Amino acid sequence: MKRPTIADVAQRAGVSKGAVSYALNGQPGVSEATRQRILAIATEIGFSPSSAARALSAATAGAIGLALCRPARTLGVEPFFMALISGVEAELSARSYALTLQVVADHDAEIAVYRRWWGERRVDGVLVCDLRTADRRIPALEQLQLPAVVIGGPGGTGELASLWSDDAAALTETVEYLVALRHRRIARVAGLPDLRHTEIRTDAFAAVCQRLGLVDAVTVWSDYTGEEGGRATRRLLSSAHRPTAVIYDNDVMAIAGLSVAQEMGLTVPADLSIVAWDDSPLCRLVHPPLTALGRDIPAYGAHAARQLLAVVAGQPAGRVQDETAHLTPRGSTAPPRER
Amino acid sequence: MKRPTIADVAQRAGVSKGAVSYALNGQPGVSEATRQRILAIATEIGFSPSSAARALSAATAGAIGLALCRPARTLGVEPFFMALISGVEAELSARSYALTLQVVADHDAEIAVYRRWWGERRVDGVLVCDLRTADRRIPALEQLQLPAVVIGGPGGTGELASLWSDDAAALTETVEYLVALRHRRIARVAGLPDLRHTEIRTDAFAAVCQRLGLVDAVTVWSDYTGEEGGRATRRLLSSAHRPTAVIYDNDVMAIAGLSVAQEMGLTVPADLSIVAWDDSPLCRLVHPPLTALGRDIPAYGAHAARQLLAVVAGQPAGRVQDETAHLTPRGSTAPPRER
DNA sequence: TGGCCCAGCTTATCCGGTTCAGTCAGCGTC
DNA sequence: GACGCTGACTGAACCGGATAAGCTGGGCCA
Repeated sequence: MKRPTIADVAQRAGVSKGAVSYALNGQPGVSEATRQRILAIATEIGFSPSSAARALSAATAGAIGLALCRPARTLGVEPFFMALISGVEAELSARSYALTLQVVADHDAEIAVYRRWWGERRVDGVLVCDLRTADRRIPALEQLQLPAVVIGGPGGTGELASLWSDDAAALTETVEYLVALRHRRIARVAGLPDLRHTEIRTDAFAAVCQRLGLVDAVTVWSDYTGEEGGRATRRLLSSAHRPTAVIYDNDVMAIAGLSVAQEMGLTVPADLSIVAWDDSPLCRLVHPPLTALGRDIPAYGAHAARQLLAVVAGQPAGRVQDETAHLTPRGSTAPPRER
Repeated sequence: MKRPTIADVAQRAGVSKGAVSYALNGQPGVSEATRQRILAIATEIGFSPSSAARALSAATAGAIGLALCRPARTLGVEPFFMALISGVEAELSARSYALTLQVVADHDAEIAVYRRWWGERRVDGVLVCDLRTADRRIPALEQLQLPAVVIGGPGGTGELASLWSDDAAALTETVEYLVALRHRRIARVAGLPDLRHTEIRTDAFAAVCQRLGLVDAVTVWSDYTGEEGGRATRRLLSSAHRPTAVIYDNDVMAIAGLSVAQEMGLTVPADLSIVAWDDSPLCRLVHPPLTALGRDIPAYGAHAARQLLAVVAGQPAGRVQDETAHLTPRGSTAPPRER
């Protein structure tokens, strides 16, 4: 089956290639009657313009890039990225933009990918995930002048556009809620320490605990995997002054923490309250269902995609705060048992 | 920052564009000395050929497509796809191929995407997931003559290349293992009934149960979501003659089933044994950890990608069986409690 | 009636590669 | 010394669109 080109449409319609191009792109230069005739013929023979040819002459790739820099094993387990991608996709496909995905090992590889994409003109812009403190990708992208939206912040994103959620507020709300339940010994199992949002949450946690006089508050570090989350929990629960509530930086670690607690003979929530960040369906699967900090991740992705398309279109880089995560109390939180 | 083109390299090297093209692509027509000089200059100024220009003249997109036809909410939760993607990616990026991803609502939309990709010459080939019985995508792809590898089967893939895992053997092994533990009432919570591999598993389940004389064997239908999996489990466990072992068609449903059992006061594995298909880290997170049927999904994806690249290169469509899933016994299976 | 304008086209050029048909120097050969 | 041959390269066409510039015929006005 031969792929129809603009020349085929032109020949059928008895006009020149130029006329067809004007007609299909809504440009002036053809009469309405001719435009309709050309459109009808294009639809009839199933013509779609070659993305390569269009990219070459219009200097726009019609695609945006997303490089994921996490080891394959965490990538798969965390629902976050797939949810984000599906939101990004929804926005892009509505505009016939493609999403180009690449999994990379580290930031050097990621920067190399950006450089290649830029040289190849393969993408019009990129979405940057997992912002770190002093993130080398930011200056690299600025130097390339590759349109980008950083998903993360606020702060540390240089001149690039960015989109974030107010994690500090969400964390503060969570701690206040636990304190209202009369918890005093609250621990937090944090994600990778050099991620910007981990830092923001850590600062917020320290601030609110100081304000509320929670002297026993403790943060331990993990890496988002269930394995590490479980280990961290085991250490916390083995200490003499074990916490009565734990906040986990993602749902996978929270689920691991729940099963460690059960394995150690503790009852959730009577002996231990658990709060998960990222409210995925997983939180509702386990028993008891987990109290979680959730927000609409696909909408977040869609928002980021819209913002990137605006930057690609030449609009100034915006710094936008998205919806703040809200707490959904479920069975994993309750007042601590009196001891 | 201006993007270097082949003309920039040619000018610096004092040769023509054609010579540079030959040198960079390993074609004969330039002396070894000149080739080295050109390569050095290309590296120095960071030249990467425009994917659009190359696609236009060489008629190859340098990208392959993957359309995911699942609602956003299941997509995110199931680790399968991300694992598959990371494997596909590993293979593609080694060859500087890009992966273009699209999330679609149904098969009609998916076929429309294939048609568009084909017309736009945006991808050189596609990977097809979630094969159904009488799958309309197969004839559509055959008609377009778009290179494709169907992940699923065997059977029902027409003239297209395909890659599958022997689910029948894995299921048979699992049932035999449960019977060896002295289970006689075994249930299976199946995935979407019109998926080809669900059908294969269902047939295999019926066959092995008949062979072993398990008259109480029952299959109930679900949709891979934890919610539905939990509901199906609740129904099974509420019946007068409740099963002593349940096999779930994915890990998410198995986890939901586990928590339903616990919620109903049953002890796993004493009162109920649970086996999950798809061994993701999630299975090790819960308590007790789930006995699961696992295999190397990234390797599966890599295999599919290699196969697709071969088809794109013009090799005949192969039908290949990949590794069979193997059972990893963990804490969720044991002999049934005598009643 | 001639001149001008403008809508509605056509033609030509460009984007940045690949590739084919030449060109030309250098060499061996009879 | 004429000839062919080969290796190393150049020049130009081509891929399929976008788009600037050029052309044309009809309507309007002086």
